[in-house]
Amino acid sequence: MDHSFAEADRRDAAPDMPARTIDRILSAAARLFAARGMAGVGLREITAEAGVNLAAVNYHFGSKEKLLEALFLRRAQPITAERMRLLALCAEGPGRPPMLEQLLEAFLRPAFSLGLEAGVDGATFGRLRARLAVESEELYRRILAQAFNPSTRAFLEAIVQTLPEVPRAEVEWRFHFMLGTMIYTMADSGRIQSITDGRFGTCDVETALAKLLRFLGAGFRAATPDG
Amino acid sequence: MDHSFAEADRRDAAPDMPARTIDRILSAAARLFAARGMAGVGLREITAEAGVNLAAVNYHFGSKEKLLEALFLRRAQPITAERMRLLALCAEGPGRPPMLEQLLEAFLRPAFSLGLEAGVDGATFGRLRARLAVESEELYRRILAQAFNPSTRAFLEAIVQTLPEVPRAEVEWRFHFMLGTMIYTMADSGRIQSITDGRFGTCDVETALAKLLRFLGAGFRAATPDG
DNA sequence: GTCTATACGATGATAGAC
DNA sequence: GTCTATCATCGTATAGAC
Repeated sequence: MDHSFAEADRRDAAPDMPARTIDRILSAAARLFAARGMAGVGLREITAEAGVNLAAVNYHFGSKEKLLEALFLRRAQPITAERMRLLALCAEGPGRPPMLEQLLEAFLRPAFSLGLEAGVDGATFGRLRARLAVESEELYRRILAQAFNPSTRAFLEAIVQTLPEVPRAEVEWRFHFMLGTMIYTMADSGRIQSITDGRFGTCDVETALAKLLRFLGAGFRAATPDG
Repeated sequence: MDHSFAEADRRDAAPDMPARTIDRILSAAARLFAARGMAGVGLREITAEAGVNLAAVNYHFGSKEKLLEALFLRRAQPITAERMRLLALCAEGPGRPPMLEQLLEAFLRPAFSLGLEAGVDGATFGRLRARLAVESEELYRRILAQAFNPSTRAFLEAIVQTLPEVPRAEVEWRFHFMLGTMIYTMADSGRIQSITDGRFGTCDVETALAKLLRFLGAGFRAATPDG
């Protein structure tokens, strides 16, 4: 039930072919899950693509859902680490963007740059995350919270402090709205192409980030009726 | 393949027990899908709850996914109809909110009031919609586009016209962001409770709408660098 | 400890009798 | 239209080989 993945990061000399069974499963699963969804791909296809036996998944991870959880935690960790690193670099100063925009960028950029464009199995991590975010099952929400809540709370506190004129409850709502725009944009649901007749995609991280920062900055600073 | 549901709205005298097989399936499926997700409920459970034969679903709808599509279109239509009705009522005038806020409310309110709080099977329509929105499979995106694009485009055009100082491309991005906040908030993913230690839920439609309007209004009006 | 082969119950889908 | 019977496939579990 409680397998240890502590040594799973060790790789062999061959760079293009992970030697360990666990890594090959994770890699194949990440590619297939993100491409066709959790329900759209079977365990047999994953193990075939990974070149391992069918039973290996349940042996190493316990279940298909546990495989998803391991996969998610593995990719979420670099995002939260980079977020905290960038958060520590935020500071007021002449010639720097306003503090709020620094915080928003520090929060958003790792999710986009590490979630959307890194390698073959990172290209669709955003979609996987989005799918988890709107899932009603308790398990998925637990995975998300466990992976992201610590860094998320740190940013919420920082934003509350930079917006003293906005009540804390209001900031929390707006933070929630920000998560929606972030996740929906990362999922790149194709709606924006559909609405704009294909003129836009969200593949360009820098463009999406710039648009997001302008939109969210204004939203967070919006005046409140009771001061 | 192309079954007609034109007469499906006709009900018999008994108000608490839909007579037609199709209606009974739709009603049972809506309740179960929304409660436990598309993957979490089987065809046998749906047909048992509806009191019909297992094969009836595939006979009347073609597949489990087609059943989902029919269910979704049936609930989406009142939303788009109400949106268009409210859109026609929007007008500049003394004592009225700014045009942008009128448009946003006309777009958002039907999705929340008809999607979140109507009856037993409407309570979780938002979650079902959110799940469709972030799905990568072409089928689901087709369902969503088909259900909502016409009214969505009408609102996009209206918003573009009320914001002459914002480039059209920027408005399209911001409209996309709005869809993200709306869908994420409707899905009520539990993240806001998780972040704020349970102080908030999104069950109160009027509160959520008020917060959304303030946030989105400011976001849409945000200044752009090139005028 | 890892890995393999194989079997089990349940699922969505389908064919054909009524 | 509605039924029963049946199918391939799914996730999972386990016995046993290295």
